[in-house]
Parts: sequence; structure tokens; C-alpha cells
Amino acid sequence: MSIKLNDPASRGVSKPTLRRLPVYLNYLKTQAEAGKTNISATAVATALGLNEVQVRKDLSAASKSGGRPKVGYCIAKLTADLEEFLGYQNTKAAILVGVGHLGAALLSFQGFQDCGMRIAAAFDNDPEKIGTEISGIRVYNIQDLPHICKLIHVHIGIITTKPEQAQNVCNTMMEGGIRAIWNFSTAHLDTPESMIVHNENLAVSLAMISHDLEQVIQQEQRKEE
Amino acid sequence: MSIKLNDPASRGVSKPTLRRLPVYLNYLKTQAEAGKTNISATAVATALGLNEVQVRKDLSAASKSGGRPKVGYCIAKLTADLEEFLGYQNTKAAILVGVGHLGAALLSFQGFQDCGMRIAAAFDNDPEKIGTEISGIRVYNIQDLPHICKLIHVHIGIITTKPEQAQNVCNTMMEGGIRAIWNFSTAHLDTPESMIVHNENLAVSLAMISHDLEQVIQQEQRKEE
DNA sequence: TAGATTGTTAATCGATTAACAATC
DNA sequence: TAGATTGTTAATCGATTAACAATC
Repeated sequence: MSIKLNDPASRGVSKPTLRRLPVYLNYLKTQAEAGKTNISATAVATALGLNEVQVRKDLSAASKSGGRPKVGYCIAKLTADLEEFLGYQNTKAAILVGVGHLGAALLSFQGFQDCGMRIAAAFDNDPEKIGTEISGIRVYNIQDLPHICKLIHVHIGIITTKPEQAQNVCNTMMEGGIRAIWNFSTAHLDTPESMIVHNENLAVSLAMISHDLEQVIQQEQRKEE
Repeated sequence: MSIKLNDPASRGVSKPTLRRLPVYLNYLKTQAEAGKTNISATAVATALGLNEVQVRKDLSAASKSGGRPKVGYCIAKLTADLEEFLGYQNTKAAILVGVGHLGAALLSFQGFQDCGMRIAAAFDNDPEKIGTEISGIRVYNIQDLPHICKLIHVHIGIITTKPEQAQNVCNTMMEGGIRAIWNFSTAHLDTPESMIVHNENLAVSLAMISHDLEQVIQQEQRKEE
């Protein structure tokens, strides 16, 4: 295997850059709504608290139209460029397994459409839930997953089950031809290298917040002395 | 200001390391449940698909008891060390604003306790929601936020409102003495440098998944030629 | 002792930032 | 023209990985 999988660098942007692009996109939308038509990389950097060279580099990597000296970027064009780069145009179907509190919340979340994703079906093993609909999305029996997946040509699988069930669900998803897994459970998934796995681990975020918080508080106590 | 805020390096671990620690911790728990008493950094690295030197460095930075050559780490001790390092012992109170689908899901989430966080109160501006309880957590009027915050000595604020309301909520939280914000809205928050802000942006995750997926699919098509 | 494993010091790699030339 | 801004090339910084010495 010559090209590393999971490596966005193959299309010229680093992972950190890729992470920042949606943030720029979001900011551009607020500025467009505020009635602005042009914006400079400098202004974006200042507003978001980032280094301006970094922003410029990011934008020039993802935008094909580019900006003009003294004028900056046309917000409408840049927005379109970023959306194209991020693939927001061609909507990708996804399935979700585990219709608990979090699963149901994601099914009801309206923001995915704008990012080019649509949850086509949900799955659970609870007979009470099977056959119901949440925000217009039908909940199917988990056993039907491989069959239904192949039917609707879906590549993305979202796991919102308990950690104990996650690996099993993951295996079932692979059977159904799922290529990328968005894992909201804490479980580490064992997958072949070709599988894309993105872990959305709340414990990780919380750890960072707690740690930073402790730093700040300790620092303050030191100051008080 | 001599020491950078928001910089975990001040206690000797880099941000990437800090992100991996909860992942190790989680894996250790599964191994303890499986009846193992000792584990080597090598084994952890292999299981999680990480570089073994990286794991060893991470563990030696966060563990005070350390491992023994040929034996590895005592899982129980290492677990305790990591939990202490991450501050899971002393439970931190948090408040949540925005009791929609996602907010309610977080209120019902049982996993926070294990990570040293407890949501003490929730807030909303919807009269239908104010006064109700979700998983035993009372929903208060957003107007009472500053007052209640000062009363219960809380440092962490969780924002699960619509993006339009996020900045306002953020300001109210600062009034109430909140020091760290866990922002689940897409809005970029404008805060003083001393404020800790952690953005949990689903669009960012989705962008990474879509991008990786596109890479893999394009690569396959190239192969088919 | 031999070998597995730890923990550290040095080399490499990649991302950020600084400096600069180009241009409207 | 002058100045703001773009986009790129070079320097710096930090994290990962490799090499190695220590130890049970």
C-alpha cells in the first residue's frame, strides 16, 4: 500500500488544517448574514484568535478562486470553495445504531444536512424501539443492518450504543459494507487498516477541560501567596 | 503573564498526550475486567494501534508508580495514577444551558461521574422546561444562572443552545463565575484569554470523516483503472 | 545469564510562524 | 505611489519516532 489511508495530506491539506476549515466556513456564514461581501484572511484570523499566516495558508490550500490583495476574499466564492472542498455538495448517506438518548438526539439534529450528511436509517435491538420513527427516520432491527445497508448504498456508520456492544455493531457494519465509522461509544474498535474510524470521546474532551481548569486554578493560588 | 494559559505543557504533558490518557485508562479498565493484573506499554500500544515509545512516554509522564522491566505496569496502580493525574477523584460541578435534544441527552449521560464531573443544574428560557427535572437534574430559568452559579461554586459551563444564543449564554456564564466552557454549539465564542473554551464541533468531525472517505474511494477508483 | 521491558537521550518529521516578494 | 493584503519560501518549534542504556 503506497499511499497511507486516513491521511488527508494526500490531497494537500494537513489534519489540523482540515479541522479548521469548517470553523472558517461557519464564521464566513455569520459574516455573510451580517451583510459583508468581502473578508481578509487577517480579519478571519483576528476574529477566531488564530495566526494570520496560518489562516492564509489554509484558505489558499482549500480555495481555488483565491483572494485579491487589498480586497481579500469574496465571501460567497470562498464559502462555495470550502463547501466543495469539504464535499458538502454531494450528500452522503449514513446509518446510526443505538437509539438511546444520544442516538435520538443525533437523529433529531438538523445541522448534518448542511454538512452533506443525511441519516438514512437507524437500528436498535430493543423491540420497543424497532418500527418507530424519530424525526422521520425509521428504526430497524439491528439484524437487518447488512441487508438494508447494501440496499441503500451507504458508507458511513454512526455508533451510539453502550461500549459493550460497540465492537459487535462495528463488525455488523463492516458486513454491510460500511467504510467509515463515527464512534460515540468509549470502546476502542478493532478494525482492519482500510476502515476509517473517528472516535468522538467525551471523556477526552472532559479530561482536557479539567486539566486546563486545574492549571488555571493552581496558578491563581500561587499568585495569591 | 509569564505562563501561558490553556497550555497543559506547564505540568509536563503535551496536548496530544493528554488526549491519549483517557483512552489508555479506558483500555486498562477493559483489561482489568478481563482478569489481567499487569500490562506492558507494548501491549497497550499494539492493542490501540499506537507507537510503543509514545505510549511508554505518555505513561511514564502521568504515572508516579512506574512500571517494572519484564513485568510491565500493575493495572490497578496505573489506573489509579491516571485517574489521579486526570483529576477524576475530586468531582467538579458543572451547569448546562440549553435543554434541547442534545442537552437532555447529556443530562441523562451516566459516564460523566466516572470522569469526575457532575452536572449540578440545567438552564433554559422555555417556560415549558423550567421547573422540570431530567435524570434528577432540575431545569432553572436562565435568568437565575449567575445567582445559582455563585451559590453552588461551579466552574464548568456546558452550552447546548442554538448558535444564535451561545454568545449571550457565554457572557451570562462569565457573570456567574464560570471559568471553563464546553461549547457544543457551532458558534465561535468571543472570550477573554483567561477563559478556557473547548469546542465540541460535530461539523469538524464530520468533515474529517467525509474527507478521509473521499480519499479512500478515489484511491479505489484509481486502482480499478 | 538472556531477554523482555522500562525510561531517556538524540534524530526525524511535520506544523506553525516569521520573513519576504508580488500585486492590486 | 503607498499601503494593505495575498501567497510563498525559509526558520522555528514541538511532537513523534528511533536508538540506546538500565534493570528486573
